[in-house]
This record gives sequence, structure tokens and C-alpha cells, in this order.
Amino acid sequence: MNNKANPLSSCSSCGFSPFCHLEEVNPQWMHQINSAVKRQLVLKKKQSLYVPQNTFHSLYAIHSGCLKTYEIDRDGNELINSFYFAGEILGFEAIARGNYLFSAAALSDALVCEIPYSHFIELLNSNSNLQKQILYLMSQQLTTGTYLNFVTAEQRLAAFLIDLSERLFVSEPHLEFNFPMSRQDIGNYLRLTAETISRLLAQFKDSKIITIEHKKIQFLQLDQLKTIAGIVK
Amino acid sequence: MNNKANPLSSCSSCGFSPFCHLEEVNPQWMHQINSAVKRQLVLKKKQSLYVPQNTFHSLYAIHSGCLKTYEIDRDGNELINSFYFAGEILGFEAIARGNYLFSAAALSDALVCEIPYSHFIELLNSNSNLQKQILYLMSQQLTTGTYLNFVTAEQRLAAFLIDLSERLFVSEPHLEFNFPMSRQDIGNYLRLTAETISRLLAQFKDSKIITIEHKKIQFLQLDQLKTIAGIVK
DNA sequence: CGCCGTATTGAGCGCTCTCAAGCTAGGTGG
DNA sequence: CCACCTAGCTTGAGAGCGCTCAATACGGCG
Repeated sequence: MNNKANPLSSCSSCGFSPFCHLEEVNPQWMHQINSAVKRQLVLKKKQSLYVPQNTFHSLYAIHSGCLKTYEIDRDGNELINSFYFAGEILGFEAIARGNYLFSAAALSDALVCEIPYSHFIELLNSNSNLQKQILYLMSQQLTTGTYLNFVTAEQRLAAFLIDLSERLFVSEPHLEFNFPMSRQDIGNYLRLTAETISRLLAQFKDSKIITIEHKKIQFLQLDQLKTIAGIVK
Repeated sequence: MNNKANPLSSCSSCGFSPFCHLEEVNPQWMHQINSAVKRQLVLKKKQSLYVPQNTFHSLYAIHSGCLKTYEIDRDGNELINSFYFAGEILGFEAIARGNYLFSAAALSDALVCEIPYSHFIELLNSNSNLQKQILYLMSQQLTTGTYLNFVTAEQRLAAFLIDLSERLFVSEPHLEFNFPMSRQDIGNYLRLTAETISRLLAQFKDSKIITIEHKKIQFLQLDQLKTIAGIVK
């Protein structure tokens, strides 16, 4: 892993900025947050950020790029626990155990900010608004990926696609985007095979619900997709 | 929901005490925690604690009994999100959204303590050790129920049984215990049918891995069960 | 251009579901 | 105390969804 000489220039370019997403960006926070970041790490595609054997010391905020956390089961299957995109934070699950539960690896070239847990705690103690924000973020993580709950493959994939479109662009959801991960990764996440993902995408395409060409997907009927996902509201 | 006249007498009888599990019980904490609890609620079996439409105001600590959180999908299936046992806290997932994501209902007669979120926040601000403890608890919740990850029904059930035995008795895991929930509930949680649960339990029994009679289960070969669950270490 | 990882597509199998019938335990009322 | 009732559990037979295995096509990158 490479260290960057100049850690951070501004809050807006910092992956730690989700702390600030919900409220007006506060110059004082910016300073506090920036000082909590130890260094930025440049990750090449497929490069590992941490493995379960590593003792927990730091949280990581994603500045740019995508990562996955995963474990390998007894039979050699890669079980992806979660995907992480720009502005999201990895490592919360390690607080309780003292070591990382999963392996984390980059899906693309990525830039992540390391936040030592001790700095993080100090930061929380110094600012009760940040504290609320952290509770908010952790709570949010408790609610993400709930589509693994769903029973059928169709439902899971539809819900995943919608979630993906919402998380890839924090500002506004896009109807068209590129998959940051392979069919195999999607399958490893949804507990389906790459073949099933491929077949389902073809099926959605035949039904005119999406267009898809390689990594590029476009939603033609978002409502229909939501119906399949079981998001009724 | 009934209100009790006398909210709390001592920390040891309080469901909020998981805050204190990890470190020496501190009299000062006890006082702070007890004052954060608004009231205790007595729940009858099958009674509802909250539904998704309810605005989020409070967290709930389970003093005694068991609860489940669930949602009903488009096709009418009850998807259980999580089970909660004595000493565990419900509601963290609602912090981000502002309302509860799931319905919560009692699996048995239960006693829960209501902790208004505003009290909770004050409590955190007043005590940085409690703050660490909360991060610990929320982190823990990020790591529970990971066996839904597993692919085969056998694996999921084995992992569920082990987790259950560890969570039902905080002090020391028991090899023998009674199921607090029905086969149907287990199935609704693991995304399997009650019939499949029944068949798998019979299969484990035939393999001399467990004994089972109605609600009473005993582990004969915990190692074997762990192997099936894929917990290799 | 040629290579290799990734994606698509097809055929057949197996695990889990569905549907259905019988069983058990516990509760209720006479 | 017993007959009955009901919800939950068990067990069986057949169907279907998603998996396995395999062949082929595609595309990025040297």
C-alpha cells in the first residue's frame, strides 16, 4: 500500500465527508475530520485492504472507487458480505471483535482514507453532532443489503440493482450506470451463480425492463423493477 | 402496552445492562442508565411492540423474553429480520430512517425497557465509556445473523442453532435449551419452509448430532455441528 | 493479432418448495 | 377425568427453481 505525501486538501475531496452529508458543511468539522485522517491509501484493482487476521486499528472511508468485503467458506465459495462505494465507511463491524471479520479488496483502483479508531473516538467525544452522525451511519449500515432477505433470485437481483443505482451516485440516482463489479461478484453477493445473474439480466432485458450491454445498464421501467423487488411502499 | 408504576430498581434487573457487560459494573453508570429508561413495558406473547409506521422515538432493551422483527413481503411471506433475546437492544436500525423499518412482536411474554433516543444521546454525551460500549453493541449487531449468508439449508440451520445457544444464555453457552420460537419462525428467518426445518432437525437427530423432542434440543456433537455450519476457525 | 478472463447460453440434475395427509401436545369445556 | 379441538409439527410425493457442467462468444490488453 502506498502512502500519499499530502493526506488531505479539502473536505469535499475526502471520503470521510459522509459525516457532513446530512447537515451544512461546517468549517470547524472539516478541520477536525481532516486531522483525524492518518493517511490516504492508493489501492490497485484486486488489491487487499485488510484480511480477517489483521488486528482492528482503523476505519476506512472510501474517497473514490469500489471495494468488497468477503469471506471464503469451507467449500471455497467466496461469500461477499458487502460492497462499498465512494463516501462509505468500512470497518464498523470490527469494533466489537477487535479484528476484521472479512477480507476487503478493491474492485477497481481506489483511494481510501485511514482513520485510526483512537482518532475516531476522540473526534466523537469532541463533537456531539458528529456523534449523532456516526450513529446515523452505523444505523444505515444495519439497514443496507436487506434484499438478501428476499427469497427468489429475481427479487434479489431487482432489489440489488435499485440499491446499486442509489448508492453509486450519492447526489441523485441515475437510471443508467456501469457495473463496478463482475457477474460473478454479484452472484457471490446474492448467493446465486454468475450464470443465474446472466440469465436474469437477459430476462429483464427481454421484458424491456432494462437495457444491458456488458457493464452498461439502463433502467427502462423503474416502477416495474421496484414491483419485482417487492418494494411497494 | 402496560406501564409499570416503579420503572427500575437495580441495574442487574435492567435489560439496559448490556452496556455494562464488558466492564466492571460502575455504580455511577447504573444511576445514569437507570435514569435514561422512561418506563418498562409488559408484552404478552404475540403482542406488537412497534410497527414500521411508528415514528422513531425510542430504543428498547429486553429485560426478559424474546422478540422478533419482521416484515411482510408482496406475496404475504413473513420475513423475519432478527430475533432479540434478553439483554439485547432493538431499534438501532431506525436511527437513520426516522421510523422503524420492521414490525416487532413478542415471541413469549416479555418485559422491555423503553429508552427515549434523546435520553440515549444525552447519556452518550455524558460518558465516553458508554459511548464506546454503544459503538461496540452496534458493531456487534452488524455481525450477527451472518449465517443468512450461507448457501445450503443445512449450513444455515446449523449456524443458527449454534448462535441461538450462545445468545440465549449470556453467561455461558448451554448444550441443551428450549426453542423460544416455532419451526415456522425459524423458517421465516432462514428463508426456508417449516417443513424443511423439520426435516433437517430429523436428519441431525438421525445423525446423532442432536437430540430433539418438540421444543427441547440438546447438542450431542457440537464440533460436528460447527463443521456443518462451516465454522472452521 | 492472439490470448485469457469474463459473459452467455444450453441441457440435465438436485435441493428445497408446494401441497397434502396424519400426528402430537396442550387447552377447553362438560 | 376424559372427549374434543386446534395449532403446530412431522412425513411423504411430486414439481420447479437455481445449480452444475460444458461449450461457445466476447472483449480488454499485451
